[in-house]
Amino acid sequence: MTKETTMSDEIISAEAEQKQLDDIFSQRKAKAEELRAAGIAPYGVFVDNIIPTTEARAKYVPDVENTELVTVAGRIMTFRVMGKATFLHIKDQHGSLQLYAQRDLLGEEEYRRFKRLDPGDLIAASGHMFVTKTGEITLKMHSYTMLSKSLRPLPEKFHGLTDMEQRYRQRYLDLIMNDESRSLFFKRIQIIREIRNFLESRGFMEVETPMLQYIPGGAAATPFKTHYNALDCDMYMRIAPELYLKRLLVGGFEKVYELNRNFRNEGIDRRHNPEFTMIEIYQAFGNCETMMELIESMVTTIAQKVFGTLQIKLPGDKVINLERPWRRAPYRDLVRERTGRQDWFELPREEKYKLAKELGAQVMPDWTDLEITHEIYEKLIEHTLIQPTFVTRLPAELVPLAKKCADDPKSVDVYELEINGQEISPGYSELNDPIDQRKRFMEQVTLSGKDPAQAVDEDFLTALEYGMPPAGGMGIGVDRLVMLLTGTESIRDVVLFPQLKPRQN
RNA sequence: GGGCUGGUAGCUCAGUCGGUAGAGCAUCGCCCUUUUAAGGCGGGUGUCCAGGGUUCGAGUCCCUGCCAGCUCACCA
Repeated sequence: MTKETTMSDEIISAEAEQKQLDDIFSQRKAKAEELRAAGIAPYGVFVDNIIPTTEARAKYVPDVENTELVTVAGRIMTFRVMGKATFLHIKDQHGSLQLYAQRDLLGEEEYRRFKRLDPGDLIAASGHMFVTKTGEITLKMHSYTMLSKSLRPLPEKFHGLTDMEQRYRQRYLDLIMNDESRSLFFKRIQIIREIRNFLESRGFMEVETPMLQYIPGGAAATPFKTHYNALDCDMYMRIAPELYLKRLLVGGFEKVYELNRNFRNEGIDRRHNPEFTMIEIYQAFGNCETMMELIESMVTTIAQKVFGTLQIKLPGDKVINLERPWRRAPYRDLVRERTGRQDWFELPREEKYKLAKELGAQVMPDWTDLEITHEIYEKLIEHTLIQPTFVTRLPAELVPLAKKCADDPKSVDVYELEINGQEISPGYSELNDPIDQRKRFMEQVTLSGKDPAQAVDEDFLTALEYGMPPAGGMGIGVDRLVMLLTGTESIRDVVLFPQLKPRQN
């Protein structure tokens, strides 16, 4: 408090005094000062031997007098003063527990102070366990310790916090008030842990590669641009780790993955957050087939360990069955099936255009064969692939960085894993021909009109020229995998702090 | 970027035909020693998202903007 008080301030404050006293924030600050005045620290006291509320509850032994001293700590969620006794619930990370305070146990002065606590305050309490008339296991308090005075009122106890914007902007409030939200994030954490456990058990090594890159490669997305002062040059947040992970394959690392953030300077919506968690996995001497086996095994293992089932219930009574083996369907077969024409790929462009329109695809007159076909795939087929499906053997033009199928140069040896009508993961037999790779980079440069020095990662090409082993590679959008496994409809609900526009005051 | 919906007390919400803003929870005072959305009595609480306009008068009607949610488009 460095602000000087002037005469006019005092006159104003005299008027504002009553209002100030009524203000919850001011009232609680005053309560914190009361505690200080009584020699009690309102913040930051260490308490030993705290156990989770769940363990405390388990300590209760029926039909005997429970004498063991138990200490718990948490945030006061409800507070019911009934004269000389008070019931309250506290919540910790593990759950909540009812506490019971009596004047006769705490002592008159201490109990009077206790009644001045508020919902939102953090306390530790020691006592023994008992069960109330209504059958709730409760801690009868012998003593308590103030841990943190809350100066702001919590959201309403019954309805909680429902305003989506506030839940995202003040996630801590969402986590305090909404158990479903909290357990969803615990699920996310478990899923990520099981991904790591699984890959560890398969002999993969987790690596970290640059997030700040001079040439943002490995995907065709708009990057975030930044500036490195020490070197006075522009840099970019990575859009993918792919090109660095492949350098590691050249370097002799055979099974590597990176599970971390990518940044893409694109729109925000229900499925997109500008920073998102991606896993990329590469296995030397593997191929697309290796990757299909890997992801199938990985996702089913995770589902089993985290959810204990392979049947995922989604909103709208949909059930995804993850039991193996998952369906494999060549792209061309799906198109032939949907169009009802075995000779679809032999038809002239005009015929395709006409048929596509009849089927309800919004195709443009100037589109190529490939564009028409792919529109049918994306708009008429993809969303129908509810159960896990590997779509294989895509047209080569669609996937420039994959190997061609040995038996068909028009197709590439890749999969796209579709679950619930959405692409969950692409996997490739990775291109390791440095001459071909250079050619494809140059084609991209021509298409985008960028400066080759800014768009072609020469160092990566140099690495390939030393020889990269043939490899299988795959990526998974981790946020979307979590959404799928938890039946969540918005990426913002599985990201702790989703990006929102800054509030302007 | 387009369309739709919303923004009122700390939170959840109501607000009629345009007449100067309400409830519950929270909070403050009093009562209450097994309550649990505790209960009873009493009190205080507002930048009605922002800025314009219409009007004697706007939370309400009109315009513009901001923020959010949904949706469409875009997006390797």
